[in-house]
Amino acid sequence: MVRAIYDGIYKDLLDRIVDGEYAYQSFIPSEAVLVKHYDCSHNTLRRALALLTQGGYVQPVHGKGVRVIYQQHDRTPFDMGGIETFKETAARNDLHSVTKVQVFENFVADETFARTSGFTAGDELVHIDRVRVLDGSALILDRNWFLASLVPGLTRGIAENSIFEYIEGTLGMAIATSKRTITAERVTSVDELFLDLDDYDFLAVVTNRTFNGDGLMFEYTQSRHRPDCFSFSTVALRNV
Amino acid sequence: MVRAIYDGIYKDLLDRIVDGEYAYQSFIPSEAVLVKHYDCSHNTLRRALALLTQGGYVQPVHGKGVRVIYQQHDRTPFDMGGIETFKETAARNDLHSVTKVQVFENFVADETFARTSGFTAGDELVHIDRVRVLDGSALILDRNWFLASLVPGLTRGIAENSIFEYIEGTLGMAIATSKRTITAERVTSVDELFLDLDDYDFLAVVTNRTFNGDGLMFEYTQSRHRPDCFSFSTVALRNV
DNA sequence: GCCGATTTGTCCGTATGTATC
DNA sequence: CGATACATACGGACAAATCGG
Repeated sequence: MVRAIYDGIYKDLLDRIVDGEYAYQSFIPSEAVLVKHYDCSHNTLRRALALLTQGGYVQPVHGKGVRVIYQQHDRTPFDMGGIETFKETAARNDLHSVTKVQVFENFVADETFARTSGFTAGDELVHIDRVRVLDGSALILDRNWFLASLVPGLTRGIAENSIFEYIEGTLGMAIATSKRTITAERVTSVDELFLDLDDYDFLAVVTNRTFNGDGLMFEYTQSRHRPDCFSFSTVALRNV
Repeated sequence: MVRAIYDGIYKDLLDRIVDGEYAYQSFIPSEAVLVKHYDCSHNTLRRALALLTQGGYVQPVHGKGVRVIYQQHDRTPFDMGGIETFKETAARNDLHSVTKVQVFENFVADETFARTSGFTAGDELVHIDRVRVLDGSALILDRNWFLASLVPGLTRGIAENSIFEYIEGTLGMAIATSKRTITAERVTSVDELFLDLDDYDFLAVVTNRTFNGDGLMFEYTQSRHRPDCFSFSTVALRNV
């Protein structure tokens, strides 16, 4: 993938912040200096800064400079903030992961399911229930419904590996926007059947509607997590 | 507050989307048309579109157009996504709200608290525990720690009303960035003491570090919610 | 398969406004 | 008041993806 200039500058500045070269509460060099350093235009640099701001790494202060607000402390181990595959999360935490496919079936959306999922009644879907086992414990139950027409050729074998790798890699479909809702819910009989709950009688639930690069919703997911292995991080900005 | 041009265009387009004038899955008019309509520059319009994209309202498709991906269905009642005060949330849901201040005391951060909160050991803080009562039920326990030097003149009376109105209105301090982590936790003895838990033995917890317009962290908060009155919505974009 | 029209994506240079010091 | 630094806006240019003829 070809990188845009602003993206390269963003990544370079981000590295310097995470590495501590630009320390927490300090100001990064001014726009004028950075424009000269990266030999780019004012607007391009500002675009890189906008990405840092949106990610909660810096806070521009009018008339003063751009202050670093990233703390080392921000790197939580089980972060679920961005769009990341289960395999990526497991790898980042150095965990041995296994995926067990428990349900793999065709499904047609009825009125009720359409209302909760955002699909249209009559849509032909593929329903997959998978259990994520980390270091021997069944911690996460992922319940996916994919729009069959947009994810053709799905098999149990792919589901055991990584569906998102298949979608992005093999199918070449871009994953663009993901709308998420987090709730806390009591365990159901399905949860009890599939997960190692220990003493927990409740779960953290991430409900997810994902759109591809064409703006078509191709996935509805419920990801049900044992609370001790769950945290979800995000950044909110006032006035956007 | 003076509105920027891109902000006005953003709000106008947003209204049309939410009102259904631009329907789900349809394409909004092209950039060229909108530039003519709003009589603004290419870049200014693109900035408005960027806001809509970040909010999960539209999905630009290269070479085709900008597709609406907002569904009426997206407006969840108890949404905690943006930066919104408790009073605003209550008003939006037409609920009668009362705030009870249970703890109001000075507090100096020690090493342990500094590590979890992001403050510095030795910082002088004001610690406030408040219970949020909605339509007669104590549903939320807010545990705030404010940096005393940045929030002077705080009183119990202000805490019973709205601290954020005091901060933004009276003190004139801008609230800019809020870093949040959501978890699900078992209830503690403090929760049992203050909240109407019904049968619930767990809570949805939002941990919050808030920075002002100068990039200084002035608040650390734990907001503990009864699960039946909690949902947190957010939008994630691939590649940002 | 190619070409041209349309549409979004990226980048540049410049000008002006506004907050801070 | 002037210098510095961020914020907004404009106009132009070219690249890249899509679609229809």
